[in-house]
Amino acid sequence: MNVRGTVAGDVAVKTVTTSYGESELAEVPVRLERDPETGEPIAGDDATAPTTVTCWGKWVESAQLLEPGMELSVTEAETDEYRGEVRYSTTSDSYVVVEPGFLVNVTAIRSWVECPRLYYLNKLSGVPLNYPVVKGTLVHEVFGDLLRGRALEEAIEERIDERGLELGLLGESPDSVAEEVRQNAAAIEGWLEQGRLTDEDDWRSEQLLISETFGIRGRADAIRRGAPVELKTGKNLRKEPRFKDKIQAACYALLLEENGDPVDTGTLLYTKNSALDRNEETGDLTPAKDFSMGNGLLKYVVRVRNELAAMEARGAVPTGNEGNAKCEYCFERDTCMVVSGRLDQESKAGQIGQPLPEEELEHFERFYRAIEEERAEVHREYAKLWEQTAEERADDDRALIDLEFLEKRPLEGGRWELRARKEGAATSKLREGDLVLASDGHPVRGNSELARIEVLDEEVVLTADEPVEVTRLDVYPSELTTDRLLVALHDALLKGEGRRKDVLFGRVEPEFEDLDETFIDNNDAQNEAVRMAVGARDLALIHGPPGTGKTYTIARAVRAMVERGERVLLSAFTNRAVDNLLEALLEQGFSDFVRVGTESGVRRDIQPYRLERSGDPEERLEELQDAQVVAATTATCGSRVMKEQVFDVALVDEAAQLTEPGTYAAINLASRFVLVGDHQQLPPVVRAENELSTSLFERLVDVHPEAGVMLDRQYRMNQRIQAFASSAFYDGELRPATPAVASRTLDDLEGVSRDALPEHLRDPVSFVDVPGDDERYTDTEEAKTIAELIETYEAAGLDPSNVGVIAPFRAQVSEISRHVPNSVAVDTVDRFQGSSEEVIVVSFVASGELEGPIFEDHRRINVALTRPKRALVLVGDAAALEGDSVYRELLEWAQA
DNA sequence: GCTCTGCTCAGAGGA
Repeated sequence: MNVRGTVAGDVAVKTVTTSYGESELAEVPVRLERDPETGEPIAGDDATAPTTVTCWGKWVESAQLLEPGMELSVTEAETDEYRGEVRYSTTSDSYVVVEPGFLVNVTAIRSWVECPRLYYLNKLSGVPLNYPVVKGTLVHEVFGDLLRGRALEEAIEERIDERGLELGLLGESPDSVAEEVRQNAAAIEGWLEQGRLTDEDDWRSEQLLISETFGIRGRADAIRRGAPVELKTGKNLRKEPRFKDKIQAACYALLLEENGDPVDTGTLLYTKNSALDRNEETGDLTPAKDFSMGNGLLKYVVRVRNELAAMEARGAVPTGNEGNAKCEYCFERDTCMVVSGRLDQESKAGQIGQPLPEEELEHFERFYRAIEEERAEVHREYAKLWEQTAEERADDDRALIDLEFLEKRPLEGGRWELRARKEGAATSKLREGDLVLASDGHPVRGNSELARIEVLDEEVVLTADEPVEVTRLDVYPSELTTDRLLVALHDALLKGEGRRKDVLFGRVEPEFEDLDETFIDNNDAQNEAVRMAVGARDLALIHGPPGTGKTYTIARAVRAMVERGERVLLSAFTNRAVDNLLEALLEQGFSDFVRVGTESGVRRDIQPYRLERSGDPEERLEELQDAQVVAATTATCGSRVMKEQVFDVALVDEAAQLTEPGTYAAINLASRFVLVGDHQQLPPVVRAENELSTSLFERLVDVHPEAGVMLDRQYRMNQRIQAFASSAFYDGELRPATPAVASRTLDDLEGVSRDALPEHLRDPVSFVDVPGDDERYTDTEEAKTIAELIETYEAAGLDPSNVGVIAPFRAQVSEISRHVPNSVAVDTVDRFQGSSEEVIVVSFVASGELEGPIFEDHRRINVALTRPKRALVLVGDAAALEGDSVYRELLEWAQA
């Protein structure tokens, strides 16, 4: 039976004498969530009384890592009664897992075994672009292709082509790379031939494995007869596989064992060994080293994993003394010493250099913790894969379930196309281009593959390395962005240049070059913004409230910078914002830019400017290197390719939506930077509530108000509409740019007559009182009223495509969508940010007592209220809204 | 307790 619970007190370690001799044991007080025998939740007094779990033998090591509050799981436990009390203890088949909900990567365990500090350094500073790594990746890809039955030369050619950009940056030619890959592949092929003779088909490549029992996840290179095969392109001239390689294979064995039969062997394939390791007697090529995996090794792996998980749970930093690696042999020794020195950390290798100033150290630690909290949230997403039922996942929009599997079709190159049919109404967070877990029923327990969504319609089309009869798709939680945030933070504070940091921490005032030039004629604030952006030696902050032409202003600034011969990085958090900037540049007749990003992320009209990753290395390199303007999301700025690029200036739009480390990812690449945003609109999207919720933009506006300028004239809203937002959010400083803007009404639109509208809708701002229904996240009455409103507007001559409807909840969005014509854009506030419509209808979904904020915080209301140009209609239950002071003011304004 | 976008994924190797 499996025992699982929360550690409720201190662990006691004892030595006892048993019939087998002296033994160590650890007694752990554990508060169980469920009865281990029945699986029923424990209720009442029993829930608070801790049970003792005894860990015998080597598991004492893992038990000693535990602290109150940590999670513990023991498999194959047995019950024993001790002085009338029911207790549990480990058996010879047990595994003890510390913090099982924390899914540790196989490669993390591998580097932890080598040296715990190496694990930490990898996490902090990432792995830069280098040739051995790219070559290793290529050989692995070709290996996978061979297993999937592809011809060698074809595989080599295509895989190298795919990495054109990276190879270009590394200055490698396709021919020489192909030759090296070919040499490695020869070893693989030779070995495969032997394997095929005895065992034709029992192979599979690249499987993503997740273990809910052991809290481990990873991707195995290949599986042969149920056992892991791990490919290594590095050198190993010794007879035995390297220890860390064995550990890696053993991790996959554990993962495979969870859903299948016990695994007792592993194979390591050292492809560089072929020529060197020829067996003199038989003449065989022997790149493969098989080794047996006993229980002891597998348990060791879990103990190592426990060390890592416990260290992360405590928020501690490894010193390197935990292991027994020799620093003299370590590749990362210098990095290790520098990081230790800069962060004033204890480390086995020692320290070099001066520590960061106290305030920077403190800043680093706070953000490090915040990012790790964010990572923990990603891990929680993983746990939901098995903790929630399929139905709960679907209700949470995290899965599409009950798909009807249609077909699997082999594609050229050994990959597969999978098709399934979904019910039309089913919704989820999944979008085309996303990576998902495609399974035949359960993403962890069933047959499951990492797949990409090619088409998401009534019929779903996926591509994957291996076929699976897909009936369910789950969101795949990725740590990629968290990883990149950490590296960006590290780069900003540890590698950051002195003056940059002085400015960031408010120790030095930003400087500006005095420019006389007029860039924009009839808008002083915009002109000043461009002047500051162009003349900034350190930074400039442009505050752009709704409709004030910030995109236009940025585009103008970019052109001015380009004229001065500067190389410019354009960035923003979302793909949409990046493409909007480029659109503005195109409108101003400038098209000499390159867009870096994924095919599914970049908007159709910007695709011609998108940098292909594949192709001739020199050509790809030139395209990127020669581009004076490069545009990418901040996440992409943290990619290996972008990190090789250097810019004079980074311009970041929608900066108020970015976390501080997220902003660093972009500005780390440039010597000066301009942030553009509005901290009165949406804040960063983060899972955990912590420092990440405040943007660098907002912080710097406070620290350096003199480096900022606010665009104060808006080109969007009728005066009546903007009045509330201006006074509530912009100190009354937001004004219509022209009298024409101030007085714009629906009458200006062709064929529309306000006189045809009922009295109460003729004003640019109106309120429609709907006593709502009592549903929490939907309101059918409001939805019906909104549908009627749209008909009324239509009758007055307005095309429904000029109406946008904003609702606070997704449930209400779909409710309203069912009632109104397709041409009406219905969405949440978040998705409306950055766009506008002639008429905006806001659905409040409030009735009875207001329970908590509807549009979460004031910034969401601001966004909702500032989308319309000519008319704003608020729809809600007046009696309910009046219960909240902000909404009461809003009603007074709307009904004035 | 709601709102939400990123990203090839994870792993690739250097003596």
